[in-house]
Amino acid sequence: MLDLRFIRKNPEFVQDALNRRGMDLSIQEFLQLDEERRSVIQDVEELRRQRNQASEEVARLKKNGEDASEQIDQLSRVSDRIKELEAKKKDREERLREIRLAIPNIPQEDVPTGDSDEDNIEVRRWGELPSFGFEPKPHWELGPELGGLDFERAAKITGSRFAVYWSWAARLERALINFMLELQTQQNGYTEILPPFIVNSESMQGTGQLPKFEEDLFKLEDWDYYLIPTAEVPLINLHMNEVIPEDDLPLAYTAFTPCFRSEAGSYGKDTKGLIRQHQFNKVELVRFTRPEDSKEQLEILLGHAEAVLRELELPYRVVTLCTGDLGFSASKTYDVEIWLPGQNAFREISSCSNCGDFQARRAGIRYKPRDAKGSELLHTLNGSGMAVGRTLLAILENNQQEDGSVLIPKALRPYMGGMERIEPTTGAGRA
RNA sequence: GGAGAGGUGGCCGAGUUGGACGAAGGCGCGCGAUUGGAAAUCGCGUGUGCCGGCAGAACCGGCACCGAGGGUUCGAAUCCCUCCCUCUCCGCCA
Repeated sequence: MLDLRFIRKNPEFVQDALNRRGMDLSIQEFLQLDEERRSVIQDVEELRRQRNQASEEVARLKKNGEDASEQIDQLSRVSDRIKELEAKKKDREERLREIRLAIPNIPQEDVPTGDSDEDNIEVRRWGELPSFGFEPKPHWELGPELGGLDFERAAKITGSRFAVYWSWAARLERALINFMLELQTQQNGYTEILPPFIVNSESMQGTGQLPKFEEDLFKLEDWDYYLIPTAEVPLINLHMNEVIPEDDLPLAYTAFTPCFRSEAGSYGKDTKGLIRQHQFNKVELVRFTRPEDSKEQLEILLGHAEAVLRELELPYRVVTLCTGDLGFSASKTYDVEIWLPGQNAFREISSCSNCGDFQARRAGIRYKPRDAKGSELLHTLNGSGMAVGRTLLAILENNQQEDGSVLIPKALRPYMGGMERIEPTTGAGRA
């Protein structure tokens, strides 16, 4: 959510930012409603001032046992008028709020203008792309062949876009989760959180999923509850309507959670394998910072995300999202893209965003500057560190051997009971 | 799920026969006085949002806010309704 006064004073700037994002939303209506709202407020408050004054008069008359029926009669009419104007004011405010909740964040100046992911800018690459003396397989072949990933039975017990993990795969997923959490908590200073996986609509609005993206969410029937699409939602809303002392900043939280997404509108995309699931695991990173620190903090956050892939020795690249590819709440986003030999392409595995004060304003998250009175909105950042399923699939594809086995990254072996390699026999025992 | 109690300012806590300003009092916090310094004591101050004055800040004026929303009334923290949350007891349950 943007600052009301900011929009009012910089309408061209806001309109331009919306256009850069490729939105055809016009803020004309917004400005009109804002004007009307302020005009009504002035009228209503003037009437209220009169009423307050006259009410005191009535009170005094009654106290002295005098007759006040004339004044009461008059006041009755004033009150009716106030009610009318209140209704108008409420209407304008609601419409204004609706619009404001639907306006995305303003991209930072250094975000490249563009229409789609093709206009994203590559920042850097890390690691060497593996070369194979054979045709590398995609994970949706490797996984089932090694007896670890089972998409058919998942489709039976639930439906499409779900997976059953057997034996080594289940253990590998769990190992990755532990590895990531240990890295972020022990080396990068994050506090581990285990939040609810179900949140209410207020939280969803706080981080920006609602009201615009309801169709992407799973909602519990007859409840104002939703399955979280990312741990960012519960983590950011931990501090909803709170004021945090400056000395406590930056706050850094990490959490492992499953994530649930309806993937509405992505029919036919990534139908094979683990890439796009309705339920997937993710270790999330979130930071609350002072406004003046958030740009630097985004680089730090990105570094923490990258550390995961470096430790696992998986090749990746970092791209800056262009305005057209930027998420609703973000002012700037880096995507980390992992190399997938099975698809001969880089695919997103982490997204690290600076949301500025956009979420803080929606969720009412402020900080108290050390040497100032009052409080100010702080800045929020979030990033994946990492999407676990995609990391697992990247290991399968990058570390596959000609004999059909897969090498387990060294950093992960302690979490796998010392296991060094996944072989077809590793998963033996299941049908 | 059943029965009961309660939600007031940073905190504690008055107010519950509707009418005296954000609302007694205490604590905390800030400034000042006192002191060689400190404690104690005394004095003053101490919320947020919105609208207007202003380019903006400070400041000034106004309006709103006593869990949320609605209602009754000339007027509600105080009365009525709905919802949310907390606590206690019972039941059920991993």
